[in-house]
Amino acid sequence: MVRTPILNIATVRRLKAFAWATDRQVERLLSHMRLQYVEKRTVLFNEGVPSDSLYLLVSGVAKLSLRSPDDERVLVSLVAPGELFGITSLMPGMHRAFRSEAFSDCWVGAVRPEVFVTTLLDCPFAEFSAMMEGTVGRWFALLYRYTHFQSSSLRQKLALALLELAQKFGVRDARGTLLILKLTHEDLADLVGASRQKVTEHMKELERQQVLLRDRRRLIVHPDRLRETAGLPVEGK
Amino acid sequence: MVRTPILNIATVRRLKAFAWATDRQVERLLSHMRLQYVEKRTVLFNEGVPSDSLYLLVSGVAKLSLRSPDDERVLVSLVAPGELFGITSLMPGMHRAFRSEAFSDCWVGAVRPEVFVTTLLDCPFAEFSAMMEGTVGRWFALLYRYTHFQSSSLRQKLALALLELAQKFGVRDARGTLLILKLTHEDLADLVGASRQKVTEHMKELERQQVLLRDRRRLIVHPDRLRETAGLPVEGK
DNA sequence: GCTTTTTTGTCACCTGGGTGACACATAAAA
DNA sequence: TTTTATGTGTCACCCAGGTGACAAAAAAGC
Repeated sequence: MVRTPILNIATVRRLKAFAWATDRQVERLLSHMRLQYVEKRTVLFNEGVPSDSLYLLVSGVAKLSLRSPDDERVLVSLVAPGELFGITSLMPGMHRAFRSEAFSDCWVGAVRPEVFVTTLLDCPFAEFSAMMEGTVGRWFALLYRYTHFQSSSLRQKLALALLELAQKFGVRDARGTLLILKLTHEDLADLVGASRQKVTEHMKELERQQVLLRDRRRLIVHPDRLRETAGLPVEGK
Repeated sequence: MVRTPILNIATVRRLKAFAWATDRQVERLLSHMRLQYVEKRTVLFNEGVPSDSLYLLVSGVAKLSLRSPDDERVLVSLVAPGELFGITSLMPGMHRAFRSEAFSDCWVGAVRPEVFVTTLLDCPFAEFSAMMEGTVGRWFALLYRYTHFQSSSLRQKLALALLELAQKFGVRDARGTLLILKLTHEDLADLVGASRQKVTEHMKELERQQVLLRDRRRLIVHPDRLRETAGLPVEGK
């Protein structure tokens, strides 16, 4: 039979994630935490669903993964006891980027992110969360791209990189999204970790397929078609 | 001649990173911001140096990169005007993970992270920063691993992944660092995005080279040798 | 113990993408 | 305009790592 673990203040304060908090804060946090037992292989949340809880792994090992274009699982990370996960919940309106499931039988504590922030930091959640978005949001976008690189072909990596550039440097244009940047194939090669020559070949091919076109040394891309060649879901979530 | 850009409250508030802040906050922040002109190709900071400023890219394009094991530059990301970068400064005692240099001529504003946080969030920097470490610190570690994957061989990727596991799940042991996890070669393969067979081959080779050893189905690794095979600096930064 | 299932080890073979080389096009400098 | 430098397009060739297949070894069930 499985014994409910004792989650007392002293135990929690021993975790590095909470070492700096006061007893009162930890106590308050614990009183708002729903503890649950999760059996090996059980999915805690799936990528794409709204992100409204923050989790603390109490015991066991959890696993974060994502589905690649060709439907394979990429193991992104293993979560150790004492770690917080499901962190997208700290940014406004985010959806889960990864699936989380129990790698072994686990005890997991869940809190609402608002409670977490206001308890430990006493500042309004909305502001904290906007701040997170403005600062570490970039890291998150990068992590997204890099984790998806893992299982992608060069063509797909290029599409992913161009999508990111379109978001940052794109302006709408009659023919698509114009990148206000002069990029050489070598720059792109460095960005996706490939050779200049192969990038040239694939860019040529992408032009042929009307995924993008070039006006002198400026790129005009078609985001929907890029998402398609990157192997991402094209419309609605 | 280069004209100093006007950085007034209205302009700044139009940036998504500050849309939620009040006029007074933005005003106060601007009064603490050192504006500087950075010529194309100039390095703003290098990886490894202490991280004590937060930057706002006012105009131009900046670039984040890292040096791979075989001394090549990996372009991690391009920074667009309006974005904050140098975000490691928000976590306690961190060093720069990437080099930042001007991709084109830029105007850059620099603030001390303490000022940034206390101005916009009025909560003590130490607490905010500890909180960041406990939450998004994981993202950062992942980003670190994945960006380094880019230019690595399978053997190096394995070493990087095992290092991360050793940090999370390792306990000291007479023979090295014991991983308290039962991992199959398939798990490792998923983690580094490789085939099971090749992982078996490389693991065998790593055992032969005394980088790790196996006690039944538990791994005992030697972190220093792992760092070495991963192509990371081994001792003292 | 014995049986079944899961991992590990090792092949032989194939392929995506790296490498070097060189002609052509475009842009910058003079 | 001419010169010089910097990008682009396209080869032919090579290699790290993917794939399938199968036997041996460990674990897990019974």
